[in-house]
Amino acid sequence: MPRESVPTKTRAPRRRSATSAVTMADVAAAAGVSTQTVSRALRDPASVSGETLQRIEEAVRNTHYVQNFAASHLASNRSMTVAAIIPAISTSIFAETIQGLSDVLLPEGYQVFLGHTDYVAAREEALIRSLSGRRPDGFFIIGTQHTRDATHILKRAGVPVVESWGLTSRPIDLVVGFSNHAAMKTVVNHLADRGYHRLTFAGVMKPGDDRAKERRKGFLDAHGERFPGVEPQVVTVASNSMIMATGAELLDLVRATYPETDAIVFTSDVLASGAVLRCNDLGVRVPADLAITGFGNYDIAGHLRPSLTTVAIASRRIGMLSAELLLARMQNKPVTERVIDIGFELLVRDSS
Amino acid sequence: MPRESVPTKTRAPRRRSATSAVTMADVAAAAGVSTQTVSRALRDPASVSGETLQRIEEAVRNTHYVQNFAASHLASNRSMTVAAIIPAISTSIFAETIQGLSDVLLPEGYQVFLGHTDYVAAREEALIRSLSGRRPDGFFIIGTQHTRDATHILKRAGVPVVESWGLTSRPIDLVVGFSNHAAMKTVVNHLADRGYHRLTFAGVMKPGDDRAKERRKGFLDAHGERFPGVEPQVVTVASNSMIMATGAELLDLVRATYPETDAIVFTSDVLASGAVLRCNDLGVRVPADLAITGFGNYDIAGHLRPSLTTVAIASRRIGMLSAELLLARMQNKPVTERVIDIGFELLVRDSS
DNA sequence: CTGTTAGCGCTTTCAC
DNA sequence: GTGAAAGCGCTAACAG
Repeated sequence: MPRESVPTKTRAPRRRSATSAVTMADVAAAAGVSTQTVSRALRDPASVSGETLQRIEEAVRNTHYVQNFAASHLASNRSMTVAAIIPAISTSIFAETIQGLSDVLLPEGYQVFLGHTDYVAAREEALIRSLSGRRPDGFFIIGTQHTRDATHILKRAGVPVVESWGLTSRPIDLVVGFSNHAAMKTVVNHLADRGYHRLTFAGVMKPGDDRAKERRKGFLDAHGERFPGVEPQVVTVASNSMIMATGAELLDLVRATYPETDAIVFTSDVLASGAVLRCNDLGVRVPADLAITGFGNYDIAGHLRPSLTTVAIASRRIGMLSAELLLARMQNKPVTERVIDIGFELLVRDSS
Repeated sequence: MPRESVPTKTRAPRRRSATSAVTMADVAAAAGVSTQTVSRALRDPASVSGETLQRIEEAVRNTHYVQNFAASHLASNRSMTVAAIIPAISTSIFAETIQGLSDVLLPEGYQVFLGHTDYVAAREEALIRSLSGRRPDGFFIIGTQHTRDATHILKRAGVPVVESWGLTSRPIDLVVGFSNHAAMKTVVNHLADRGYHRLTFAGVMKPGDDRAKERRKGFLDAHGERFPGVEPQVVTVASNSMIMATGAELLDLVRATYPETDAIVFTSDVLASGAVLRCNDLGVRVPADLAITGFGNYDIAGHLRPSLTTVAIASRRIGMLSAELLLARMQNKPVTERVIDIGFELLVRDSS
């Protein structure tokens, strides 16, 4: 038959192994309108007549339609996502920041990609690289120091970027943070004012933890100012976890290395709390024999006995402010302040 | 001119306000191959000849190409994402679970969408609904109780779903958890064995916190068994935060309401720690005057004095195991156990 | 091992 | 207020 001679090119249109899911076309068919109208009804209900809207809403319900954001993203070039990159999720003070960020972004329809770097710069770069592929509409990062490539990727992404939890002279875009350096100087000055004069800095120093480095530098600088000529004492460990047991270990280490120490400046309340509790066990009187300070004003700080002198950081607020900055940018609203210094507060309690 | 009479249909092909970003076609052109080959080189380098691969890699570098996952997702029907839904991010024990989940998923190329519900069922449903639009390849959820609609959406999504932190007789798909009910019974039995006989259950009970409810039920059931005829004592608050101050408040409340109490069973170590520290302030001897137990084995539990009797939960392991189950499913590997009971461990310490 | 073609599901553009 | 057509950037399907 002549039909047989039809060129092989004319074959049945391919069907991809589709989701078998309901698409906007199904809704459109059910409502008796075009997909375009469905799209409009979903994004801006007011742009569609009341009756049409109702039919569409009913069709959505009946078909159990769930919009496919990947297609939406591809067509509109807006992903409605924000990528958040933090050193560790289980560090509760960072978790608070993410909660703040999420609290502001979710109601606005933005979803959050979360990744953690374990304080490893190369992992941060890898994460930024792969998250870039998601084409987020904004980036939120804890930290202000990144590899060259990571910085380039962020700049090339063409979307707002918030760096946080620190300050930097060369921001990529936006910054919400405070000076870790100044915070530590404030601690040292407080201790010096109280008459302590053999200070030891103690903490966990991961290679990629720029905040810890800034704090150490703040300690050293303030120490040089207040105790000129006195060799500053620093005791750090690199591989230990941020847990109370590490604080207890560091206490022992400090007492063994620098027995003349009369005040220990810890980089975190977690460590300081572990140290205070160990002092209680050992019969070391805090602050009479030894003053102890922390950082972060964790929940425990005020409840410990003696209560812990520390530096309060508005960690949740960092997340919320960052989200607001990102939102403003993503919605093309004016952003006046590109760098927000949220500051810190020294809380003098009984441990010093 | 005749040209003017060309039908208006013949107009220049539309260009959309494209990303102005580098696409795979640019890389293909630079490498002198088709986009298909670039795609293959990216997803399975071994499927491309060595020389071609090198040229492509160079082209990627030169062009600063970043793959667009939204397009990839749309074309391949795989998003390479997992949606994680938790009650609160800043609850450190849940953060550990997410860290475990993320630790396993990120190296496999999956990215994590994180959302939190604040223990509100309606918010969970809304979150599940909107995250469904992202077409994640899997869902991870803390909790086993959801609204009808939420359950339907999850079932219709056609991807693996892990419910966690509890056990349920009607799982949606996969479960990684433990019996909160049994854990609490174990605590009560321990206290009863030690001779305590006026037990009070104390905690924060958010309406949407099914784990807390299960724990209360476990307390009541065990109490009924061990102290038949004795009215069980329960003191809860609904709107307070999970912070130590709430534990201190609850201690005061229990002592005012049920002064005869000789043991308090808290739903969380955070509360129990706040209570222990307040007891120390008040001169209430723990456990001589009053036994106190917690839940979760937070870092502080072993460092408190007296150290805290509690129930240890392998929270990070919940995340890791869940991720492994999801991965197996997403990669079409066999999954033998659909329900994993990771159990719990009663840690008897000095507070009881 | 590599290329061609069609299509994923949506939104933009343009027309009415 | 609504619709038709085209295209977002990629990969599955097929052919060679």
